[in-house]
Amino acid sequence: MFISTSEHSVDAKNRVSVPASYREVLRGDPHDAIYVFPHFSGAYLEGGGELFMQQYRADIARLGRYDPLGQIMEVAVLGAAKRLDFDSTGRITLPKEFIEHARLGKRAAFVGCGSRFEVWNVEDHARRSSDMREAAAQMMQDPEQVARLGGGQSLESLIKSSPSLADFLNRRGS
Amino acid sequence: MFISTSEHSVDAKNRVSVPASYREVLRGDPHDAIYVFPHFSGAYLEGGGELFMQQYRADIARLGRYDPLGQIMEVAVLGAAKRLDFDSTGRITLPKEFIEHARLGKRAAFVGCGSRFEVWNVEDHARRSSDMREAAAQMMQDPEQVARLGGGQSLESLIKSSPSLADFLNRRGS
DNA sequence: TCGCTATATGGGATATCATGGGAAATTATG
DNA sequence: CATAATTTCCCATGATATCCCATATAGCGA
Repeated sequence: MFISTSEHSVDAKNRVSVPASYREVLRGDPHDAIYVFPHFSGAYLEGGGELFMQQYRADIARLGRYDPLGQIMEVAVLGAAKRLDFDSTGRITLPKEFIEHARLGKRAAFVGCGSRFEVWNVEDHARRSSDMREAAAQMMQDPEQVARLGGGQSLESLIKSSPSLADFLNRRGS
Repeated sequence: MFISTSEHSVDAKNRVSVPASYREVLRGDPHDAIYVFPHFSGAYLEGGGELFMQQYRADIARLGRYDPLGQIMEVAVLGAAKRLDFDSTGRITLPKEFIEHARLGKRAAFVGCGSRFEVWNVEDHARRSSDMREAAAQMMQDPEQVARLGGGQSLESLIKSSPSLADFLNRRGS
């Protein structure tokens, strides 16, 4: 699971270190790489490992070749995504288009979102982060939203429906 | 289950011992670590083990990728959380941002909250603790609140509805 | 009362991570 | 095919985090 936020330098060669904790999540993937694409709904990049990309591929494939939504997502996600290989010290090189899309400067913020992560311009992220944290505190005042969130019951429902999942989560920690 | 409160030193390297009774709860987790994040609604840290974090992940994942509440919680919880590994004597190292957020000084208070725990500046905690005890006494005067609490019936309902889940929670001590 | 064991805490040595720069290999271009 | 541009690989370095050992303290049992 990708968690935590950290800032990293983008050097003159457009290289940036991927947080070591993210690389640990990716151990076992067939390629020593991440998949990244400029997100269609904002000035940031979305990325993840093999599983992340396969989830998109499967969602799109399930729609079928002639589904308009599928065609849109093919272009917006699969067409926009690149596999970025790690160098020996755990860095990737960001394509110029990605840097421009996310308005990245000398530093970039990696934000863990569970099954995937986002890459932001640090100022944009700081702004968004404080907005989101304030919104989260607000949400906790609203019983309807609290109920929607589930209060930790979601996992228990999963375990109830599939007891073996509990062992899996325990072992994998992912 | 995380219970009881104890104070521990934060040393020059920002290390702090996690109460032994908490570590015992975490035995069996895939990593010898806790997950902690600066809470969005106050100057304290919230933490727990693998199950604690998976509950957040599952709650957020259930809302789906495009739910605004889910996005808020991704940033406020998953993006803010870090896995803090124990050293051989059961200490963790607190990141500087965490110390600043919770205004921790030379000592920190660990407060058990069942499935999770909180870390507080000792003065803030003392104040809050007496407020909460007073509030609890008040609540018991209100029949509506007393009814909501359930009077100990909740566990019996849980066991009746799903013996295997009850067994899982029992083994995990959470 | 005297150790024994758990736990808690401090400090120095070591390993890992992030990052910069140069050399070699690859690709694009005329 | 030759040259320039770019990318990939490799090594160096400083900062930080991790490991390991030493000591202190408290509870427990003989």
